[in-house]
Amino acid sequence: MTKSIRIKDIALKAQVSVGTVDRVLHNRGRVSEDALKKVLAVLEEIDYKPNLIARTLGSNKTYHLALIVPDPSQDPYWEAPVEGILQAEVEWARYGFRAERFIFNQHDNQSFERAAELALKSSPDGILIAPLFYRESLPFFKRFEQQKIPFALFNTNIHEAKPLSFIGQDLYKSGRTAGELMCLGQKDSGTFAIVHIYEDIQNSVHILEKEKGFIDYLRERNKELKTITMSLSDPHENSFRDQISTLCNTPNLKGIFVSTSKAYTIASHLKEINQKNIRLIGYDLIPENLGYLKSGEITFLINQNPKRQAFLGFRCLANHLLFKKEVQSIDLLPLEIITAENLQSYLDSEIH
Amino acid sequence: MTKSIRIKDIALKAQVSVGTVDRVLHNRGRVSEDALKKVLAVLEEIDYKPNLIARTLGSNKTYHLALIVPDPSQDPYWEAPVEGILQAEVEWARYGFRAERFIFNQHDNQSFERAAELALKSSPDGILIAPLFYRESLPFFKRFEQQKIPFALFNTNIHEAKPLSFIGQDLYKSGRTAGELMCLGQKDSGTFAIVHIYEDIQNSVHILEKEKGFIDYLRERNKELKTITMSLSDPHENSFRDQISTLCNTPNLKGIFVSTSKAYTIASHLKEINQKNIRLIGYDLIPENLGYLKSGEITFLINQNPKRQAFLGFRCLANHLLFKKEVQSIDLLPLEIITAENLQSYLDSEIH
DNA sequence: CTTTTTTGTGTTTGCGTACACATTTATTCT
DNA sequence: AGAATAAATGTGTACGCAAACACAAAAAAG
Repeated sequence: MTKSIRIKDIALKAQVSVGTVDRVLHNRGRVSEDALKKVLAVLEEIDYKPNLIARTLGSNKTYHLALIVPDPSQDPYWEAPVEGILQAEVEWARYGFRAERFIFNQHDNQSFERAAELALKSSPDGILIAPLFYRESLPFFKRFEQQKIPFALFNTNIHEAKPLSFIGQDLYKSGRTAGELMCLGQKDSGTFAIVHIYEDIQNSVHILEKEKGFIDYLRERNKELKTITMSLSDPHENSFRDQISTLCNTPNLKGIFVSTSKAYTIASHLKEINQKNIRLIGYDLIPENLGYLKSGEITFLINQNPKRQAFLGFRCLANHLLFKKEVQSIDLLPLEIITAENLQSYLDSEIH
Repeated sequence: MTKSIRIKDIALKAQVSVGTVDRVLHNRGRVSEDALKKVLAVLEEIDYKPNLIARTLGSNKTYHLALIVPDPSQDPYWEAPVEGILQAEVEWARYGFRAERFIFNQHDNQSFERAAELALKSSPDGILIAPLFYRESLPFFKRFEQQKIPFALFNTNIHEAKPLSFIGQDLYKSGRTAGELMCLGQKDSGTFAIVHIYEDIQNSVHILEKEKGFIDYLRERNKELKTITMSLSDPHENSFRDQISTLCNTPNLKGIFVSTSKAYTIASHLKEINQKNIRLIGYDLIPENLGYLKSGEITFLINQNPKRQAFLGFRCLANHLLFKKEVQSIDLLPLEIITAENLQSYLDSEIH
């Protein structure tokens, strides 16, 4: 076996000390032009790969990451990212990583700002954020950049931000996939509904992307389309139920697409009226949805895998900080199709 | 942060040298009864947790893994595991891991034995194996155990083997999922075919599990079922085509399930006769299948993710050897449903 | 009573990082 | 010129563990 090249070897070859080589490698300055040239020349000709074990041992540093996410107790969807972070923490604890969570109310942009402010104040080495509020997050990205804190986005992409990485899904394609699943085996032309269950206007861009994909696919197949908007935050529960009732009585209605994790609100009504011929497609493996998937009211769920998103976000930051590894700037996760039969295999399988 | 206890601290407390503590910790002997007592007393009272980073640094070892897989040039399915291993090798090279591949002919059990023999002869630190041949692999598992070489299985599980871990899928559930996808939107009762494209009898256990799941699901739905067996290795191409022709002319045939990666052989015929109303479900994202998935002859592919299987197998062995980490003895990957629309998202996404 | 073998023990080396500290140059001011 | 200051480098060490090595002392053999 060929012995790997050590800093010592480089120092010997360049006729400088290991300290100087170290300073060159990390751009710490305090190196004369002459020495710099010599070291760079040696680095050019040999392929130096630092011993990462020794590196982490030597640096003996603890890295502190900040996680900015919505409150899981308000929306179960956000439990998963926190789980993902916990799992990542276990894995990275040996390298001195720990994460602090900054929770915000997903319906309150000021709460978001407070959380981000606190996160910044903790002066973390890296930030993982779900930037649900477009307008409010932009100034923070600038401040992250100014303070040279690397940050990664997940769940929601914001193109103006220049993050280390975005981890999420291609929403347009996700909508197309939903369209495909909706059309499958639907021989006669029928009507398909898109249900908007708004909880917040801010989410609209996010949601419209999915719907565009869905609509495009159905148009290509010449299907009839109907859209309906509902407000879950509306306190008049009765009006909500009435709207669903009206929707379900639409003549020749073949399917309903819910582009959020709220499919269970429709499913519960379908179960009540024992309507099995309307295909319902929604998002995310939240507990509320799972029962209806198993019993058949929901036919497909598309899994956005928020647990993995957060896990990979953590990993991306850790790789960047610890190994100075180049990370891909955009990481689109697969569009996972979940049915009653393959659900368990997804619930059982760990993040690896 | 509380400082963790080092070997040095133990040595100081027991009034011996670090070398002695090390010998006690590793039962290397050469320690006087007196010194042993003192060290054990200290170890009793404190909770010593070795620093894993420093451990791997100190041991300064190179690990050699052996990969025993079928020849990818014979069956494209086996290209993926090799890719997975290559990717894992890159990631683990920094910890001194390297892998050697031992290729065997998947239709020749003697070739398998030769490969396994060679792998053993290389005296690896760990073995990752796809044990396609049940009978022939059992004695090797015993020998692995005797020589105390940890080994992991992937793709095919053999319950009698006591491996470090098995990485694969639940085949029965995979069959059920195929059944579910087959029935979806098929209103009127029809006939469904299972096509056996045998290449080898040995695979039958593997394949029968899937088919059992498929049949069970269809029985629950009261569907008609028809089975047909074909031999691809049969040189009489005409007879093969004739059989498919006969199959496709079955009255009221609604779907075909191919429980191997050979769905493309059926798809090509469906394309020829321009038959779009038979739903074809197969396995694996091999290049031969992808074209037909995109153009619609194949409706669903279930991805066994062999690349990830091998990747995780490598990772499992490495974690075990390097970090002495407890690994789960069985790791069932999710049953991934692939369609024309979500295919690209799977092809694009890396193993993480 | 000497020589060889066994056994116990301490020391060193392997790694990269990040300091404190020492030493050498180069530049500026008096 | 000579001293004072600054910048550039070099030296040394701690971090943490394992394993090889050196060397003593004790036990066994001759």
